[in-house]
Amino acid sequence: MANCMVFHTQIASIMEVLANAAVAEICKLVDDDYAVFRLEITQSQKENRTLRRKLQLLELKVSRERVLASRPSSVKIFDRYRGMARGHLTGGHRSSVKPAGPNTWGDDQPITVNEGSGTSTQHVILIESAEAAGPGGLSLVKQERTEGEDPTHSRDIQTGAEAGVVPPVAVEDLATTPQHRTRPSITEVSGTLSAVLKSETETLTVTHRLLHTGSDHGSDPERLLLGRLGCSPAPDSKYLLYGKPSPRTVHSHQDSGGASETGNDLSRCYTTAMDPGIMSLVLETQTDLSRADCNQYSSSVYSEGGIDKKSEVILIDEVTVKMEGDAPLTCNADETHLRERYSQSNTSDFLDCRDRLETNLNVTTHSPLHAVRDRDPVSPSMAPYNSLGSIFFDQVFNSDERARDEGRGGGATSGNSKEKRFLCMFCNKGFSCLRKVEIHQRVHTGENPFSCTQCEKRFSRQDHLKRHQRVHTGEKPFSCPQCEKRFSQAGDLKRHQRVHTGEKPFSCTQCHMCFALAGNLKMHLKVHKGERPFTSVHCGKRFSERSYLRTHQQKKHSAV
DNA sequence: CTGGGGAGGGGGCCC
DNA sequence: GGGGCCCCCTCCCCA
Repeated sequence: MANCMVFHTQIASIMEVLANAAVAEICKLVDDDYAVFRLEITQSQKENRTLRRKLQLLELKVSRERVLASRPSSVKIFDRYRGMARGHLTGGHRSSVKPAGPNTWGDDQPITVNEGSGTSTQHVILIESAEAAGPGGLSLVKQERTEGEDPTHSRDIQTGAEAGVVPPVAVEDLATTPQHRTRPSITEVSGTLSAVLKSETETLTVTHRLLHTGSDHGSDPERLLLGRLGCSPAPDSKYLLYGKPSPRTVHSHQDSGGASETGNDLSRCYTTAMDPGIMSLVLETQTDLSRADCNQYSSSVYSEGGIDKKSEVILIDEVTVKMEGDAPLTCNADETHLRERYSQSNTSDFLDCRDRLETNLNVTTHSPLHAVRDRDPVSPSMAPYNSLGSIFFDQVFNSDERARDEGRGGGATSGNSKEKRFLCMFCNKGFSCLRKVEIHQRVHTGENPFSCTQCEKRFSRQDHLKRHQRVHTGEKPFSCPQCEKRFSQAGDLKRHQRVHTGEKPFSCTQCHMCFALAGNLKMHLKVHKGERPFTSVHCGKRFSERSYLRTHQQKKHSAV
């Protein structure tokens, strides 16, 4: 009996152990399966999100293509340019616009809009050309805010978050979150037209197409003409405005779905800031718009606070940031690139540009720097881009530039007969006519349509080519009456004649030495400054000029 | 270092 | 509107 009891106890123990083992195993299996299951669920959710996102994008693309097909001369919008300096704007308003060009999107350059005191209005427009961006390369971002609005609501126009796509196109205080940017983002600029285009106290300007670019390469006939709705273009304007000249105001919407929910999705514009390698997504959807309306609304909207100003026409094809109020700009973004690009001869120009942007208040500012960034400064292949230069009409002149021009005796700004109403969108410089702006903008675009048949050198201007060809022909039409020396350029002769006159207009402020040539004074100043950037690799001796170093090295060589 | 020339970029003006 | 020219400026190079 006792044995029986012991036996039963042992059996019970064994059973218990076995049961525990079985439970543990079952639990383990369940846990494993649960983990796997949970992983699968997570992956499925991710896939669902991805697919949903793709579906949305495809829908948008289809809609956009439908619109494009319905308007033969569709507005090509560019958002290739970022705003100046990533929001290095001071004063009441700060704005910077990120370029969304196919190759110009940086991974850390979002559309950013900043408004310091938030006094009145702010508009950020990104426009991208389908031609430049390729198929699907349309985008438009318009942001506008009126006083008192909550930036987090009125200005957050991104829909990417909802779609699980990306962080928002930055609308932020750059002073506090200067680096908050990047990530691909989809920004819906407008929901329905009715919702988007509301009448307000502000006027707005809508991009319109420029009919002709005049570029030699002619690869980009699309230009956008921004005209402020509600105001007719200047009577002598050479540009025609499409669309209805009715005052409107474009509002950005936070929820992209709102438009479709209303069933009145007349205009949906998306733009994306893409990480490198991510498929460009720049979608613009516009349906049920007449052609005029397409031109009107698909274009970016440019608004400004005053209705009663003159020169209501603004012509852009890139990005326009209209600054109102005191908003000095600093185009520090990609400054390095520009310096590199213009290091040969345009550095001063770049600096001028920068100065202008920094000091030019109450003037339409543009953001071309980024567009320049990714282009080859010398490659002729940049032609497709070249003609994208844009011209801004405005009555606002840059005071610095004007002073400079007046100092040079330039008459373009003197008097009222030749107002510089055509502003270069790259540097804001004003010109009296369109042609001059087009030529000038080659400075920024690098377009060199005139090539020498003998040496393949290229020039931005025909007269420069002609002048250059004297190198090959040996023509020196300018002869010195004193010494019969001949020169190919009149300026060279004039400069040479100082040899005879003894004129030395360039004097050193530190030692009162005088020089006939500015370059000589410049070199001389290095002596005072002790600048010796050129170092001999052989002996470590330093020189202020490269030529000195070269001479030194040649002497070393010959000595050896 | 200095003097000077070659060549190019850019703006303005005239025709 | 385009061509051409003048002018200024700058960089580079060489003697």
